[in-house]
Parts: sequence; structure tokens; C-alpha cells
Amino acid sequence: MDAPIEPVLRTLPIFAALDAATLSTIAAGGRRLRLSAGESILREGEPCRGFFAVVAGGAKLFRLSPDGREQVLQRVRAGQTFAEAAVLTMKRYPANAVATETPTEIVEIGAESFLRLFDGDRHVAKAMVASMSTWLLRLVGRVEELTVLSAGARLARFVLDLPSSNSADGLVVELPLAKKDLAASLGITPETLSRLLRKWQDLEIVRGDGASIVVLDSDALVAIAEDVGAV
Amino acid sequence: MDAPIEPVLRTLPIFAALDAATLSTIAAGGRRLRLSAGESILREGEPCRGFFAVVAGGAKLFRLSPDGREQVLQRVRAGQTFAEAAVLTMKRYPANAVATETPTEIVEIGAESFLRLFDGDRHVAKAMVASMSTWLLRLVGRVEELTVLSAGARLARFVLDLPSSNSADGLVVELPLAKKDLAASLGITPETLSRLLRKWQDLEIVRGDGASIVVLDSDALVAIAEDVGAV
DNA sequence: CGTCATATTGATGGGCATCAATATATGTGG
DNA sequence: CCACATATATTGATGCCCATCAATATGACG
Repeated sequence: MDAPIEPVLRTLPIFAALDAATLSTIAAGGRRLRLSAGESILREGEPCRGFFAVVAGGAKLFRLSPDGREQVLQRVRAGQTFAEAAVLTMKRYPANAVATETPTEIVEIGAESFLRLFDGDRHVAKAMVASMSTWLLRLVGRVEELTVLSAGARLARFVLDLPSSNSADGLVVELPLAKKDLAASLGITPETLSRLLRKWQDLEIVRGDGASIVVLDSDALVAIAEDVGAV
Repeated sequence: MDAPIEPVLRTLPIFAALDAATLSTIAAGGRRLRLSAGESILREGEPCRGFFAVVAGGAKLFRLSPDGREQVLQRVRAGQTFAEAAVLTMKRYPANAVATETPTEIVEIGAESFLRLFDGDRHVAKAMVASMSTWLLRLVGRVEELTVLSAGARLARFVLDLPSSNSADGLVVELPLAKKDLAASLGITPETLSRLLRKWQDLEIVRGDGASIVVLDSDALVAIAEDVGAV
């Protein structure tokens, strides 16, 4: 056992509305995990032990197709939870999860203790359902993104969603992932990612410096993100 | 008011485990809709009135992109429910739904009366959550399908999932949708669909007759559905 | 400093969309 | 019931996007 989980849970949207007593019950059934990039959190097919909340860092959810290709379903970041559905139905995990940053801090909330709470406290039930609804919306968005948007538009959206700081030339953003992982998250190949960044540099839309990118012409990038045909 | 809803609800998986009293409470807050293909059930952005169960026929859920293109999220058939998440969070509907067959029979379950039940009866809460989990899984599957599978594989899967009857030549299946709608459901264009069917006819994998298709070589079709590169 | 993963760049090709033209089906009013 | 109007289907031509294969370049790290 180490640092208390309770204050950490309090910061997560899904638990924000719960009273102190409920929260400590949940905390009692949870444990903290400290991970490095690449470390596995859960594997597809495993019986469900609990669900997870990302406190710091990030992780990705993905499935492996029969031929070994990895399909990223979603990236999860601080404040988000995942595998809630598996807990409530007590099934097996339907996908894999690994940390994508170092360090990444995760809280695992044990299934049994949580389920008792779910039955007893309607606030917990509501919070859980709301959380699952969010997941549904995210996946719906993902389906749209992967089908109607071009690779360039997906990358542009990703960059524009990143935290940025201003500089003399424009917005500066840091890629939080290795490029090969970023490519996988966007559902494209590393080669395509490389070529897109190269093209944008030639067009003087961005200036690249390894994991650091300067957005010179954010209007152009927004236009690409909107897609509807161009660049 | 017309025929009673209660016996209909009983046949739906989501309500199967509930006792008679609960069921009639739910039924009291519901109403039946009889629709023809193309008739709208709900529109994106509308405030949530309730959720829906398909009793007979079928419907599709879709979003419209800014440029007017339609992206089918999922087809729903008899026995399935949709828009549960919207009810539980009392938000607006995140997508559109229209009937795709004539006739299609839908039961609408009113939001307020159902929410009271959700708070009071933990079986209802559990059933609801299980239903949402199923949606999550379906969407996860959809993401995979749209990204890792070719257009041919998606069509093959669709055909193989259809109810079929045997004949001298092979399985006979009826397409339950107009081909343009089928194409939209698969995330392809009508032209591509037409060409795929044509190619399969040339290869003597299927024989086509308008909306009726005879699968001559189901092994070949299964191989296409597995994808991993061929045809 | 060598080794291995990651990144870039080039060449090639396939899958599928798009545009365009015709054929077929569906439905409506006279 | 037919003729016409309109939606749907088929087929062809073309081209783009992006994956794949292949070869180097660059970086990370013991």
C-alpha cells in the first residue's frame, strides 16, 4: 500500500458527484499502478478484474486482428476511465490496453466491491451509465472519423487538439507519442504520417523539430481538419 | 391506443428478465409506431423523448456530415433497442434513425416513466447497462470492420449473416434493403457494391436476381469474409 | 561505438471514389 | 393499363489516396 487513492478518485469526473463515504468504499477496493510506456494494463479475453481510471499519463485501447495488425480503438488520457462495461456485465475484456507514456499512473477499481455499490447507490449507477454513454459517443465519433475523414484531416485534428503554447512563429505543440504510435492511433502507417508532415512543411503550414511541432499557419491546418476535399 | 404493448416487450431480450408488474409499468409509458421504409424515427439534436425497441422490420442509425453525406453507424433489427444512452443522460439524440423496411414496427418507451423505474429497480438498471454494453461492443466491432476489412469482406459478412434457405444450387438469401441503402450501411458506394456482385457472379460464387441472391460457393464467400488479402 | 528501433524518402500498385452515361425498375396520373 | 417521370442499378473511364515493399538515415541506449 502507498499513497491514498481517495483524493485521486475525487478528481475524476465519474466520481466527482459522490459523497465521501461512498468514495472511500470505492477507494478501499482499488489500487494504484505506476507504469512505463509499453507496459500492459489488461489483455483481451482476460476475465474482468475491475475497471480503470487514468490519473496521469496516457494509455491506448486496441485489438489485434488475426494477422497481428493492431487497431487502436481509442486513446485514453488523464481523467478518463475505461473497461466500465466489462465490470458491469462481468464479462471478459473485449480489448487490450497498454500505457503509452512514461510515467503513467492508473487506478484499478476492483469489480466485486464496486458492483455492490452499484446495486446499493443509485448515484453510482447513474454516474456509471453516464460514463458509458460518453464512451458510446466517443466510439460513434471514431466511426465517423475513420470513414469520412482523410488521413490528413485526422492528423490535423489530432494536432489541433493538443495542448499548445504560443511563440513568435505560431503555436508550439509537443507530440505526446512516438510517431509510429501516433500513426497507429490515427489508423494510418508511419510512412503516411511522415509524408503528411513533410508536405505540410513544404507548404509552410508547420515547422517540425522531432517531437516538437510549430504550427505556422493554423488557418490552413483548420481547413485541412475540416477536410471536405482539400490538401 | 391499439394492441397491447406488454406481450411485445416481453419478447425483447432487454426486458426478458423483468417481472410482470414492472413490465406493465414500462408498457404504460410506451407507444407503438408503425412505419414504412424511409420514415423518420428520431433526428439528431432533438431533445430525448424516450428510447426505442424494434419489434419487426428494421431501421438504421446514421449521422450526416456537414457536406450532406450520410454515415451509417449501425443497422438495428427486430429485438434490438437503441437510444438508451440518451434516455439515461437525458441529453439530445446524437444521431438520426429511420425505418429501412416496410412495414417496421417500433415501440417507443417514454423517458420519464422509465427513469423512475431505473432509479427504483436494480434489475432494470442492470438490464439497461447490459444493453449499453452490447452497443459498445457493436461499435467496437464496427470500428474494426471499417478499418481492417475491405469492402468485399464487409459485403460477404453481411450476406453470410442474412437468414437463408437452401435450394438445389445453394443458399438463397434475400437482401432486406435497397442496394443503395445496403451500400451506405457498408460504408461503400453503390457502384462498388454493384461491381463486387458482378465480380462474384463472374467467378460463379453467387448468382444474382435483383434482391434475391443465390450463394453457389459459400466456402469462397467465407474466405472473402475472412479477408486477409484475397479477392 | 556498435546495435537496434524509429524515421524518412522513393517507387509501385490496388482499392475504391468520383464523374459520366445508359439501363432498369418504380410509381403516378391520365 | 399504358406512358411518362423519377429513382435506382449497372457499367465504364479515370485518378487519388494510401498501403506496401525497399532502402537509407537518424536517433536511442547499453
